[in-house]
This record gives sequence, structure tokens and C-alpha cells, in this order.
Amino acid sequence: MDTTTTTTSPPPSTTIQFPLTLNCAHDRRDVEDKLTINEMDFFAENKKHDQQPEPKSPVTELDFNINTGLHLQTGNTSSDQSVVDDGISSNSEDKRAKNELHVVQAELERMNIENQQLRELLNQVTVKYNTLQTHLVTMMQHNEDHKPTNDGGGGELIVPRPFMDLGLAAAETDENSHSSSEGRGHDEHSRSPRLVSNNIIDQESSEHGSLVTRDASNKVPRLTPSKNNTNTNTNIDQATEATIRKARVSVRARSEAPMIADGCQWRKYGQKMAKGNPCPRAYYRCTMATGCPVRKQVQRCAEDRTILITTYEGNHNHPLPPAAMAMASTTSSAARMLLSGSMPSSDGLMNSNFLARTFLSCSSSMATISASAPFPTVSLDLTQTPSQFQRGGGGSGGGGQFQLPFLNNQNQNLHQIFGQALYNQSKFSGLQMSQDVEAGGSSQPLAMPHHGASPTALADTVTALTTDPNFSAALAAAISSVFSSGGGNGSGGNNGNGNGNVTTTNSNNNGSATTSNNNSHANNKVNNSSFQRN
DNA sequence: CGATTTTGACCTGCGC
DNA sequence: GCGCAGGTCAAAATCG
Repeated sequence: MDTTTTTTSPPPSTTIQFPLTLNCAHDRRDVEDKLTINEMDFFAENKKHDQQPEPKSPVTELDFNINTGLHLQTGNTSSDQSVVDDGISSNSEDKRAKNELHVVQAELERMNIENQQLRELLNQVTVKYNTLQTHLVTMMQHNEDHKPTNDGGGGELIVPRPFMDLGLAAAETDENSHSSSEGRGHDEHSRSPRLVSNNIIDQESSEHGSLVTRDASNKVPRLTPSKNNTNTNTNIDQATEATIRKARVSVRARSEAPMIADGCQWRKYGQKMAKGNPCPRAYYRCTMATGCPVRKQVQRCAEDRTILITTYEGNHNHPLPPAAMAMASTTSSAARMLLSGSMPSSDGLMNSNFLARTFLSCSSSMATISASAPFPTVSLDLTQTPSQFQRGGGGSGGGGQFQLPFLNNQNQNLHQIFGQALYNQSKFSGLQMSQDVEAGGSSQPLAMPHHGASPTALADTVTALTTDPNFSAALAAAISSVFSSGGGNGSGGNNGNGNGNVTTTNSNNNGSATTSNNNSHANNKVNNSSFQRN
């Protein structure tokens, strides 16, 4: 495809950027106004920068300048200022007070206006949301009518689930359909003598019906056409399934730390020198639950060793701590994004490349879809704004792990916006393609502070991503909204504990479930208690 | 002493 | 069929 890149190479032209980048914070003071201190790492610096002059403080020249710049109310102030300069009398004190009053009033007015604007925005979004919802229902019914469970899994047409869950369904059907199909039927077990335990996992998975077996996920039948052509649907499904199971999400981030803190517990099970890269590639598997199929590879970029490339594969089969949820969900979303662009269109689930096109259209470099790799890969490039992203661990030098910006408790909301937007984009791609690509206005990601909340609200976000040049501002406002309402109190989000807010690194986020590298000395050491021994 | 990491060997898939 | 490269295993080493 044209959008291909390798997962390790720097994102080429066909990449996706979310305007959400932090520049917006510079321009939108209202955003910072709404953010309460420490609620959001992302904008903290900007906040600091902008907030100082703003509130309370007695009239400094800076204050005047800033306010003047923004709000034209300074005719008086400037003159007053000169007066102030002139004398120290009580009169001047009064004027000073008046002055302040003016400033405050102006500020208030401004905020009111912005409030109003936001409200209007919200209304717009609500209307659109309702419209979309209606359309969605219509579409669903339509789909149901036209596609009486084409895929083995049936029913899961619209049901949101992590991408690997799709794989699961796939795996199930796969098991059923191709147990005979693989000439090397026992391929998965060909390494057999060693992999007895995998059989256990297999059983487990089949029992639960919700696990991707390791073998199923990793030793996937090749994408090459299999011999059994018993039915074309099956073939398509298999290809799709294989694709799904092979789907990976690669996250590129700048970090000195050996591994990014994604909230999960990992155990290293191997390391290998990869060709063309002097840095070894480390293999980890999730140890938060026995049999969790999720794995990740960590490797430094050959060209720029400050870049850490983490590739996730699979989907957790266990509940995740919020911090881990953030990453898991984000990667899942990204994978969905990928799949929505790469899956055969015969599958009603994701039948358009809307997402990819959409992102490509506003491209810069944030997410890259790679079809050139042996398996489909989404690469999320977080190296674009290193200063922000690294606030957490980057500076720590010594040993903290790098922490992704959206992994802080508060930042989960951001993630939700980010990830869910992706997710919804895939999910509603067809829908939007058909009717609402042009939805102008801005969005309301704020409508979804939590996962369970109405997902469609974010479809608008997605639309905004593509159409609204001011999306960053809108999103920032939305984020601030989210933060001030739900996520705001870190406590709710679980480890809202202290460290949270501003940062980082793991000085001690051990609270619930983060990788344990509090200390750096054990580089890849991962907290684990329940790893199932093979 | 148990858990985790390291590391060499093994297995598999793929291209030639 | 052979060789290469990626991925995984498991014994040994290391750590807390």
C-alpha cells in the first residue's frame, strides 16, 4: 500500500497526526483557565507560563500586557498605569484598584463569552451526536438485515471489543475451521515437546472462549492461501483473522529508560540481536494473569537510539489497572485503526479505509500504518513532541522509566479521547463515510469521561479531527472539561494518589499496577507475581 | 530461596 | 533443500 512503512523507520509522509498536540495550549488561554493545577501534565508548562500573569496578582506590567493583548480593555489600564507610575498617593491606589477591577471584569466577560461559545459548541455536538446515533441505529439494523452473521463469530458486528478479541473470535473460528486446514495441523505444537504447557493454555482459552492462545496468536497460519477452499467466506475470514491476530501496535517514544511504563507487568523471556540494529530486541510477555497472550518487543531505534520502539501484540485477557488500560486501549484502538484500513471489505465490521484516509489527510506524523511488514502494524510515533512527552521520565536520567503522557491517571482521559477517537473512527467509519464526513463544528470528546460512556460522542471528535482546523483548540477545551468534571479528581481514577498528577515517573506509582522499575538498576526487571512457569 | 533475567540453543517460517 | 532471521525456550546466573 502507499501507506506502508516499516515499524522501525521514521514515519514517512503518510502519517497521521493528531492536532491535539500541545501547541494549542499556547494559544488557548481558556483551556488553561479550565485546567486546574496538576491535573494534566501535558499542559503544565504552558499553564505555568500562562497562568502566572492571569489571576489575582497585583498589577504587574506583564499583566497589563497580556490582558491588553487579549482583550482590548487596556485603554484605561494603560493610562492608569501611567498614573500609577506618577504617584503613590491614595488616589493612585484607588485607580490601581479600579484598574484591577477592570481587568478582572474584562476577564470575566471574556470567560463568559467563551463559556457561551463552548455551550453552543456543546449544543452543536449534541445535535450531531443524536443524529449520528440515529444513523448508527439505522445502519446497525441495515447491517443486520443484510449480513446475517457472515463471520463465524456472528453478532459481534458492532460490539466494541479490543482488537484482539476480534482475533479471538477469529481464533475460535479458526480453530474450528482450519484445524483440518493446516496441512501441518499440529503446527502449533510442532515444537511440541516443549510446549506442553501451551496446550494447557489452549484448553484454557477454549474454555473461556476469550483467550487468544499463544500459539494461535503467534504461530498463526500463514497468510498464504491455504489449501482448503471449502468456502470462500472461510478463506476471507481466515485471511482476516490471520491479519487480526498478527496485528501489532508499535509505539515509538523517546526515552532513555529501558522500557516504557505502560502499567502492565512484564516478564522478559528473551532477547535477540535483530539484523540491522546494533541494539538487541527484548521480548516480554504480560504476567498480570496466567496465560495472558500479550507480548511486547522493546528495541531501540537503530538510527536514533534515544527512541524506544515498543511493539505490542495481542490483547489482555484480564482486567487491567487504569494505567495499563490506557495503553492497552490505545494500542487496541490503533490496531483497530489499522484493521479498519486493511481488513477485507467483505467484513462488514470495518468496511472502509476512512480512518486511514482521514488521518492521512491531516497527516504529519503520529501514527503510521504499515502493511509492508510481515504483519500489519500500526506505529504510533510519540517522538514528535519530546519535550512534553518526556516530562516524566526523561529528565530523571537515572533511572525512571519513561512514562507515556497518557498514562498518568489524569491523562487517561486524554488517552480515552485519543484512543477512543481512533476506536470510534474505525467503528463508525462506514457510517461517517456515507454521511457525515463534513460535519463541521467541533467535537465533544468531553462527553466521554469513561469508557462506558456513549462512544458515539467521539465519532464527532473524529470528524472534527478531519475537518476542523481548530480542532486542537476544541479538543483542548474538551479535555479541560473532562478533567474538571470527571477525571479531575485524581482520586476517582484510582491511583490518583499523589504522584500522579504531575508526574511521573515512577517514583512510586507502584500503587497498583505499574511495572516495578521504580529503581532503574534492574533494567528490565518487571514486577511479577503470577507468571506461569512453562 | 524464590523470582527474575540472561543467554545459548532450538524451532519455525520464508526466500532463494 | 539450505540458509537466514525472528521468535521462544529453559538452564544457569543473578538479584532481593
